[in-house]
Amino acid sequence: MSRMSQSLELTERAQHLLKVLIERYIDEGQPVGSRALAREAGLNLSPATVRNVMADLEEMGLVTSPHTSAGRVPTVKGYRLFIDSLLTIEPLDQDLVQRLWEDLEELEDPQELLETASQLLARITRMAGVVTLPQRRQIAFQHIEFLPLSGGRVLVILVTDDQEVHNRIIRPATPLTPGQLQQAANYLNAHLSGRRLTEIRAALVQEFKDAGRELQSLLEMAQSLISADALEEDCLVAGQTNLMSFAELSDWSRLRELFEIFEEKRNLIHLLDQCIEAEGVQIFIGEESGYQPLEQCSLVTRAYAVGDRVLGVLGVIGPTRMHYERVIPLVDVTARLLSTALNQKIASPS
Amino acid sequence: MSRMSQSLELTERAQHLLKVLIERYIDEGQPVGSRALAREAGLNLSPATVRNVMADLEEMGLVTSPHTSAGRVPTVKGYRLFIDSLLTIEPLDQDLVQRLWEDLEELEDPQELLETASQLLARITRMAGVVTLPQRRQIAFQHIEFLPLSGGRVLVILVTDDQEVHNRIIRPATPLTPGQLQQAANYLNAHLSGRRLTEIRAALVQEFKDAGRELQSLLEMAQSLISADALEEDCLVAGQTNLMSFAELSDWSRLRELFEIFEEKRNLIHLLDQCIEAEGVQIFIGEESGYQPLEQCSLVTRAYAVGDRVLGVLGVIGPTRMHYERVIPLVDVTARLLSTALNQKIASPS
DNA sequence: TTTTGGCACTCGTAGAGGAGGAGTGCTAAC
DNA sequence: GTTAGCACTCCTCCTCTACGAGTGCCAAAA
Repeated sequence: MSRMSQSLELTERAQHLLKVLIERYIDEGQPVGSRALAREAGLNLSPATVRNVMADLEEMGLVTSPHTSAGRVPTVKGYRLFIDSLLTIEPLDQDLVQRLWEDLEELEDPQELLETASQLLARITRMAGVVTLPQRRQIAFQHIEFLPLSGGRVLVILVTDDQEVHNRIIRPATPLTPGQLQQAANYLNAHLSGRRLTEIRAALVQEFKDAGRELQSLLEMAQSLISADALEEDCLVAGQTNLMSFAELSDWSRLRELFEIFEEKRNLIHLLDQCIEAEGVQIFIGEESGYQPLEQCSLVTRAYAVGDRVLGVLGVIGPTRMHYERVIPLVDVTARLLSTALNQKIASPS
Repeated sequence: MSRMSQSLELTERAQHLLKVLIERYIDEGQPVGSRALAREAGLNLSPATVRNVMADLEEMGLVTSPHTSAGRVPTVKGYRLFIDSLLTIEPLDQDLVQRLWEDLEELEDPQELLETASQLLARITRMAGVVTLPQRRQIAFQHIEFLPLSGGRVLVILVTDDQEVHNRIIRPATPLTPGQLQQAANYLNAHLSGRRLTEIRAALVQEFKDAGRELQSLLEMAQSLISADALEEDCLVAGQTNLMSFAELSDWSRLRELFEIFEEKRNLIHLLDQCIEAEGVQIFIGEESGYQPLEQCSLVTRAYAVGDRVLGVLGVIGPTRMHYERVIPLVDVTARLLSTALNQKIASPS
């Protein structure tokens, strides 16, 4: 009985049929029936045989049928198996890689680099591209500047070693003269350069003990740094409208929920942060992400880095029914190219 | 004959009926029939009489019927008349104004101020809120800083008098020492402070003639400023997902087009720029905006300013069928509050 | 033991037909 | 100028049916 195979391993044939079924479903977006699958599989099997295999696959939870008389549709578990062991990755077109590189290389500004990366991902995949901004905790202090404003307020400009400029307006409890500000900036620049923002908070507490009468102003500086550090993480999303083309997302309320996570980015950022530690390409299929609005979507991500410091992740969000064999290498390469580009731009500041 | 009134002016009664019709349509979203209108109008008229008036209104192009046996729906021309002379503006709840002010007042950073303004508009109206960033040409130079990077590149930090920080990485043709950079920055800060960015480009050309040997480095500085100036305008959009709730936008492809103008902001910015010169609240109804994706939408805007300098506009985008009597005063007040808040924060820098 | 053809059955989709209702325009009376 | 009455239009909703795709199961073939 073919039922024997259900318990542990899939036969080679069952695997092949699953693969063909999923490929076909990804292409067509409609449940695959036994007749079509038999024809497509190239194994000279009759639909009846295929039906038996499909029943097995269903019992193993790899496919389901939306209703009695429809074909089969892959489940999350089915996609998982497909991606982990059945997928034949399509090597990326070298022309495309070249073009990607040219688009990224010419940009000097890291911010623009990230924006462009997300846009490229969106444009090429015709889905949504996401890039998280570099995590603050990975980033080191490079330079600080205090600019006096009216009303005793001070504009704090903080340059970090990823060449990003952060700014914040603070209102010190006691007014400070331009001279004092300059002095404080000099001091901080001399002592903190190259240290990570997370270390600095601790370091500043240490300084207080030795600083004596300048404690007052230094306190303000510390505050400003901490608040600059406290800037919550952010991410860039491009091409979200592309997702409106997909029939499986055409459920009105579902789509709305999906778009809301792009607008209220907190959840999205939290999800992407989980991907930052994975090596290589990380994939969340449907409910695996744990977010209900992403039930019908998959997320393909990869971290980007400068040197050995992982800064953030980039990726693609689209329907579970996406062409993984093309998206995975694309995300992979884009993350590498972005890392390389950032390395070139940032590298060792003088 | 009631047909007499068609030629020139609307009778008082016809105006009143038009007003009630549009109010009812805005509330219900469905064509208004003669029976309902007769009941609602409070004029003790029979449906038949109302039908006669409606026929007149239709001939004047103020209403249409989607098909023979439906009620009437306002046209753009009808909305226009309604807004320009029939609308009774609802005074804004003072509590709400107070809360708006509290939300804005506490923010120090102009950027955050603008973001919050658009979010408030979106949240209160349950439509989309938009705010354009201050126009560069309105803005004056305040302070510049050059930070040497590796590879001869230089990070240019430009602080403008709206307390925004712009930064850009440039790569001078000939390498410059930190001393030279400092010198150049000092020079520019001394000479250009307070002048508008648009003037500066011309001023720099003038300086070249006198500068002599420092010409080389000054050239670079000029370039950087111009490119910082060339930063294209931008705008912030909040609550675009709110627009998915409206039945009249539920046409799949229409909604997609609409969302695309939020993503590819150029057209939207261009449209908003047109509103910047109008005094008071400006309204585009449906096709009046000239953008086909906004056919079913209205745009209610008002400029915001610091002192006598108009910096940008803020507004609300929603279905033509919106509660203008509430949206108009809200946009009006929000723009005023934003202006006041910006005035407080920016004012005269020391 | 595996594969296959046959067959009854299920279920979603698409289309036709019909009833009901909302609203209109017109006409004639008030 | 206003109103009641009436015939007419057209949209919406419902039901019913036919159809087709696909299934599961069984018994026969390989």
